[in-house]
Amino acid sequence: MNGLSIKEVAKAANVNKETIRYYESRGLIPIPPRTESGYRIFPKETIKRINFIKHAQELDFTLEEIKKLLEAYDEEIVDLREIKEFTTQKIKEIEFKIRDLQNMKRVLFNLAEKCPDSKASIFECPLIQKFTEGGSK
Amino acid sequence: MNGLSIKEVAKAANVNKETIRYYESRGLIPIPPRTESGYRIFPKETIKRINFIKHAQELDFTLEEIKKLLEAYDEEIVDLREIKEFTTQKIKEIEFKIRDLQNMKRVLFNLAEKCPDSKASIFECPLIQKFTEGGSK
DNA sequence: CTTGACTCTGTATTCGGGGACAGGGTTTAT
DNA sequence: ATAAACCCTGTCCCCGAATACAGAGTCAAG
Repeated sequence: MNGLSIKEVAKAANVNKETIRYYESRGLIPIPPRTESGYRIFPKETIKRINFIKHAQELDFTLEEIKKLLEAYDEEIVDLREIKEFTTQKIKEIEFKIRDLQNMKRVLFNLAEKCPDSKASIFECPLIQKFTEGGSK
Repeated sequence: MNGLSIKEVAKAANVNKETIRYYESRGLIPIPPRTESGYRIFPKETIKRINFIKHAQELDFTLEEIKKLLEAYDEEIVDLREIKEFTTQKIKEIEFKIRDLQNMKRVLFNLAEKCPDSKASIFECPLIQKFTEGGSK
């Protein structure tokens, strides 16, 4: 009644079994109890946890970073200054990335919009050149 | 006088030699001429080209995508509808990503700001829970 | 009691994007 | 003419994040 097989978790969280075992080995999900014969039995929270992981991954958190967040989440008492440090650092990275993406978007947008609509020289789009100026970052 | 060694290019573009050879093998930079003894001689445009690649990489373009952009850049006459398609598609991806990052930033910001400043239960930050709701994406 | 679906462990492979290094040839300075 | 500093090709190794597979054990149905 209580406890899910690895397959049920995999299906519910929309990942495959190997991924779950992999997360276990990386310490991202708690080590689940086993049946007598050695089958893993997962609490249903595991599904939420995997959702969390997948969500954070989409935002370019590495598994290592996600592990940290989850550790904070797990320990009910935690030094929040540490996680605060971590998150504000991550926020900065995100802000950088957003700015870069907005730049890129502008460049692409101009490339798409300003250029003549059919066959023409790409050099009529002076914007592509902006890209080639200066060193990266 | 005209033409740079691989090391000069590497230094100027701030990558290392292997990377340049790798880009050549992937078709990202034109195949350079060689000296009689087989040493590559690069035109100085190669530096700009590598800058372009690095810049685009920071924005999560894959080398394959960058190759496409560069091909458009190389062929002076190109069907711009195709590249327009490509860029508008990419713009959409970027917009998605920006939205996701802004969400993430908000979540992290709240986590960092609203939580008590030192030791406390992380569950006093209800925001971390928002994270675990629903499916990914 | 056998078959099929499921699970286990462990190892290997993939993919992107390079880095490291071996074993050799070349160019430049001394 | 020899050492240092280059360059070449080729192959293997690294990381992150899985995925695949081999070989074995287990469980439920007929």
